[in-house]
Amino acid sequence: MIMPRTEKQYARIREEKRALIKNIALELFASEGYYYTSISKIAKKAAISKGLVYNYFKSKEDLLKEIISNGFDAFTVVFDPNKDGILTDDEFDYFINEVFNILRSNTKYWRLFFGIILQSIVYDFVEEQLIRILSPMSKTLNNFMERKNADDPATDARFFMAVLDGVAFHYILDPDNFPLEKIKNRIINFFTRC
Amino acid sequence: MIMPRTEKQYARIREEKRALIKNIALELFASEGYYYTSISKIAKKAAISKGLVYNYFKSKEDLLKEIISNGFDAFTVVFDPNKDGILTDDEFDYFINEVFNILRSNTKYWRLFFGIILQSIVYDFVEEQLIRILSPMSKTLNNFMERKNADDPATDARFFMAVLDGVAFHYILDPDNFPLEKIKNRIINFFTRC
Amino acid sequence: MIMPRTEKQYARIREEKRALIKNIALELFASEGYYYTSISKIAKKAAISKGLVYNYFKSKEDLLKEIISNGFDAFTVVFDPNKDGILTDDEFDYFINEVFNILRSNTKYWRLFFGIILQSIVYDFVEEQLIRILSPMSKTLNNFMERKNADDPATDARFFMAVLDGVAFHYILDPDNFPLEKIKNRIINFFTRC
Amino acid sequence: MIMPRTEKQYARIREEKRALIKNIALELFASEGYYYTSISKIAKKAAISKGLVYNYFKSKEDLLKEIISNGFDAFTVVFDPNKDGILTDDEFDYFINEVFNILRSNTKYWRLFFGIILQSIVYDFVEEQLIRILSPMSKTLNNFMERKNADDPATDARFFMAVLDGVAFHYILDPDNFPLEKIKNRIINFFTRC
DNA sequence: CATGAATGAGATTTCATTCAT
DNA sequence: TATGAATGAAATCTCATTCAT
Repeated sequence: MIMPRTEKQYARIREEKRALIKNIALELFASEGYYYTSISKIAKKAAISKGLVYNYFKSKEDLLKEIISNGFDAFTVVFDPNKDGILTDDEFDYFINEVFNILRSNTKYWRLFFGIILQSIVYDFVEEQLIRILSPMSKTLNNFMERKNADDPATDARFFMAVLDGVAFHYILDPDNFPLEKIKNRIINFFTRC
Repeated sequence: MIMPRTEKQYARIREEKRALIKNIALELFASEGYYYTSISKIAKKAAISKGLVYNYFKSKEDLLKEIISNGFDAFTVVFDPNKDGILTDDEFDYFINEVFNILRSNTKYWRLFFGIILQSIVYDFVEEQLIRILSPMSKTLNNFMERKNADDPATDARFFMAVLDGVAFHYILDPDNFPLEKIKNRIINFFTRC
Repeated sequence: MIMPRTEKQYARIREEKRALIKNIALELFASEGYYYTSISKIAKKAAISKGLVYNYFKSKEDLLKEIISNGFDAFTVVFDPNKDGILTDDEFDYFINEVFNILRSNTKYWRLFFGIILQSIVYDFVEEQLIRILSPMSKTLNNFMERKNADDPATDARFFMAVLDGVAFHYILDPDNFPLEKIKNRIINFFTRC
Repeated sequence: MIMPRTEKQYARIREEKRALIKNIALELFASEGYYYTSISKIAKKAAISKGLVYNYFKSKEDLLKEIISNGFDAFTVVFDPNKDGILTDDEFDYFINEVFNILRSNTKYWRLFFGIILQSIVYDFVEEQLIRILSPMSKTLNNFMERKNADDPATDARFFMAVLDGVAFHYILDPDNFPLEKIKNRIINFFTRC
């Protein structure tokens, strides 16, 4: 008895191929740089034809966009995980720890990621992503600082984000020597004291 | 009988043209990205021929390297200005203030500078520069933290650099809204307390 | 549903295009010189795009190398055809006759071939080929001369090769007036006389 | 008392500069190839400016032509030195010896020389030179063979030239291993025996 | 859905030659 | 006569993308 599953199966195959291409592209973009990674190289490593890549992604830039978008998402899931807009001390700790776990998991990728979002050539697209991510994050952080009775919660929130980025930046540039644990503690102490 | 230009005249022409090319290249590298800025584009904007660029710089990469190297130098000048390896509290204040003065003086430039050094293909070269600049800076900062009786001066020094970069980064991305003065105070208080 | 070409079809296309490009390149290299023949010119004459040439040959130099290598091969086929390392008198005669048959069959080609291999920049590569071709040939010729009881077989072998090349060279430069048969006889008499 | 020699002195200086440039160009053309030797490189090695080269030679090609023309002359001086149209046995010996002395004196140059004259792009120019050199040489050689009571002097003359070129060719391709003396003897024996 | 030959636009780079000084 | 900055044309090569099959 043959079940009419072909439709669904095709869809699954499609999704798997897309994921395959994205993973390989990510790896190559990260290790060799976006510009120096040709579609040819991606196709060869994925053991498919060049043409097929275009069957799944409109263009090379399109492929990049999807990868970056996925990258941003990695952070949203670990910030205020229950999405109630309120950051507990535990959630604050969890977020900081997870941020660095994420960075550690693929340093090269995040280095690329940071580099790309600063190139204003892709800025129009990146800007949407930044606003999408940062504006709720900012609101929640303000609220967190208020609850800490900070004199100037808005400045503290802003300062926190800057510190986090700076530390993240230094960490991905030199992951082996960076005293990550000690610095994580300093951040947590500084921003959650009283 | 018409005499050729003197050596001095030639030297001046060379220096001026080099500067012109570097300035325009920086602007374009920063706004459009290194790879997407062609030598053609640089030449056109500088109103010279493509070929002339190669009279002054061995290659496109060479041009980039010199630009980056110059950028790094700007900071060394204001750090421990008497170069005695000892950072007084005043010098520490001065450094922090000057860093942001430098950044404010040409926000666009520094946005581009950061963007460029993050493009990973450049990384090998950037690493050399980082070591060149950061290792004496780091030593002096360690010494500064020790004199502050810090529990863990090395970590504090590192943390300081990360914080400074993060704040600088956020500042140049949004100089108009960033509460710079307040945050400068937070940094100074945090690292010079006791 | 349209199927992609089979592997065999692709292989045939590749082989035909490669041959086309090689033939046209040879003609141009020979008549205008290697350096003065641009890939553009080759592509135009072959009625294909510049880019396609690079689909088939890694570089201009690569194209040249393959052409030269093929030329050398033509001679190995007729030398000691059974490849037993022993040259009988008949095989010796056969070789000399075939060399000139090959040359006569496409005088223009061989004139060009000689022209190319003498261009000095090509020399390093030609040297490899010469060693590849000449060293077994030389061994077999030495052996041949020894069996002729020559006083100095190595020198005779070398002399023979030089004479053959000189005659071949003069022949292809002026095939219509060159007294080929008479000179072939002189060579055979000189080198196979007891 | 100042003598009015300036005119003549200038002429001498001019001639010396021309010779300097030609010698350096020859050296570079021979060692690096005509195409890969830039006017810049020649000027630098001659310690003069690029512009000055054009003061002495109309173009790079012009410089080459003069060098090549000088090359042809090298052979005419050693062939039938008294220019009486009659080649004695001693003159025949002398010619063969001198040819190889000349070749040995600058192997690279002669390799270049052979390579260049075979490129049809310079052929028009070279052809004149060849006719100028070869046609009296050929006549004199025929006469020489006749006096040797050769059965077919014309063929012998032609064969001789071919052999000489073949040996010269092999010699310049591998000057270090080529058994030149032995082969010179073989040529002399073969062509001057009774 | 899959292939890879083919295109074409553009990138970097080199260099003979000119020209103001 | 002498300089070297400047030009401009052309060369090699790369690659995202298309398309016939």
